[in-house]
Amino acid sequence: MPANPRQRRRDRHAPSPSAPAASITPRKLPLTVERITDAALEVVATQNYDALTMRSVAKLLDTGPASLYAHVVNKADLDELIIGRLCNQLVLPTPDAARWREQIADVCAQLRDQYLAYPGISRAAFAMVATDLDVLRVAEGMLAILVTAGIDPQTAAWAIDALYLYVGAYTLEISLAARGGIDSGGTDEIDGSGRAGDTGRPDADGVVGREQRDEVLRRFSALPADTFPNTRRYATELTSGTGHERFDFTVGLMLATLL
Amino acid sequence: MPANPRQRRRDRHAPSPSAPAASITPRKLPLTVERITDAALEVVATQNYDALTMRSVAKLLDTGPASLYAHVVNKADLDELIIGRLCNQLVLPTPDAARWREQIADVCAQLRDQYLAYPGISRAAFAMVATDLDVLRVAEGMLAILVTAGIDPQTAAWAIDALYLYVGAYTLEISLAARGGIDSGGTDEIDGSGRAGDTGRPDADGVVGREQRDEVLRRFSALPADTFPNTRRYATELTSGTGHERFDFTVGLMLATLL
DNA sequence: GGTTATGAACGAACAATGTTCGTAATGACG
DNA sequence: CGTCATTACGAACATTGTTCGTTCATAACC
Repeated sequence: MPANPRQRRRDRHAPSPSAPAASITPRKLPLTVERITDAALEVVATQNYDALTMRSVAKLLDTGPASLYAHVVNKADLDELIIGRLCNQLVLPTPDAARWREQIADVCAQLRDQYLAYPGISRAAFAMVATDLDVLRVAEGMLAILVTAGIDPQTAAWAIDALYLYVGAYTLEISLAARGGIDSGGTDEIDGSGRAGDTGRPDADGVVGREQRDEVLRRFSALPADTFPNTRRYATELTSGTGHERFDFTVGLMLATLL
Repeated sequence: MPANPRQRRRDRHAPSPSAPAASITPRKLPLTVERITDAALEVVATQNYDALTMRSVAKLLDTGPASLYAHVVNKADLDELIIGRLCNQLVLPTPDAARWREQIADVCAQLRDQYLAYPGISRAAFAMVATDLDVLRVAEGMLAILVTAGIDPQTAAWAIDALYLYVGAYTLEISLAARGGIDSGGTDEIDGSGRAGDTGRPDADGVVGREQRDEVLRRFSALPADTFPNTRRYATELTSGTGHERFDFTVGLMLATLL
């Protein structure tokens, strides 16, 4: 009996001291927060974050949008729930002062892969306050790794913030580039969407489609040489970064001088 | 006569070689892309990005939303226009190999301040592809600074990407924290929005309201000590970072090992 | 100068979104 | 068995982006 949804949301940010465990589970298939969260994640996973509407999750649960509001405060609350679920699945290593770099990098990579598995979901991560318990749990884990490594707490706190922001921004950019893509230049409206198998989402490595990269590279090379000399010359470098090289580079950059 | 809006948008990403200068200016006050962009920026500046709707800018121009579509492809196009205008106002220094760090940091700070002057506008920056000419211009400027400093082009390209992403994420977080804020805990719905002068936007230094920081700090200190030991202990460090200390820290982190 | 054609302005409307309201069903409890 | 609180749900409302058809002004042309 989830009581008031608002109360439930508050508890997710600052737990109420008296939290009795869930009682017996009912027999049928009643609407519950877990089922709603699962359905929402399924919508995002099979389509993308833009397709996550109250109606889409309601339809997946064979009901109407109004039924959700008995368990969920609003759409923002649903966003928090799915982000919390995502963060909850991250495995946090027990701090090892000797391997703190790879431990932090690993947590970041986990978060990145979770975000990429649900295209565009980082938008929800940006929109929510950082006091959700599940999000705080991973921050706690990273903080533990850094402070046991002997890093100044202030530095550690700011570094965690920076890393968290970067992971969100990186995955968001990849998801957006994978979907919308380029303006399909050339003549108007001739959208010869021929190639099958191009699902419009990043593959496992977060690589944006090869043809998209080539398209950007072509545009860079076509820029006027007087105002964009470096962009022209280093178009290859600017458009490179397949796989997660760019990601690893930046995380390494941030961890390089932390000690 | 702006021809086709779609053509105009394409030109902003890859200029058409034949671009005749604007002819005589009409006498009255015809709707034009500049006026629409100005109105859009005014809406965002006086309210926030959420208030930027086709109808709001149309109302500011004393017309209806349909009239805008003769000059603007769609809302995404309008987003591109305002981001382009913002980037266009940045002043790019002539590269000085001896002062490359402060030059890069300065450009980032300029971008940050522009974003913060228009709360939430970084959402639009994230949603657009990075081939807009005005955006490319600042990337070109930063690339020039880094390569003249003798930094490997590949490293420079990735660093610029990381910096750009971080600035957007940082400003977006600040704008969101300044607006929505916390769930106004305690009892339901008693929103005693008493304090006047709290406009709900970050002040000049991007400081999120002091009472908000205290609120977060209070929550951190109230966390269970067994599962959140570090968050509790270092709550002060986690919530610190007034002004732009956090921002300067992260940018410095990224620039530290670039050479 | 009169006619015509081209593009902009605009009102109305449509589809989709988040959300709320009133009501019916459903199950717990005395 | 009756009462009542909670959940489920259909219908509706307000707000978004966007399009359609029409009107209108201005420029081009003979």
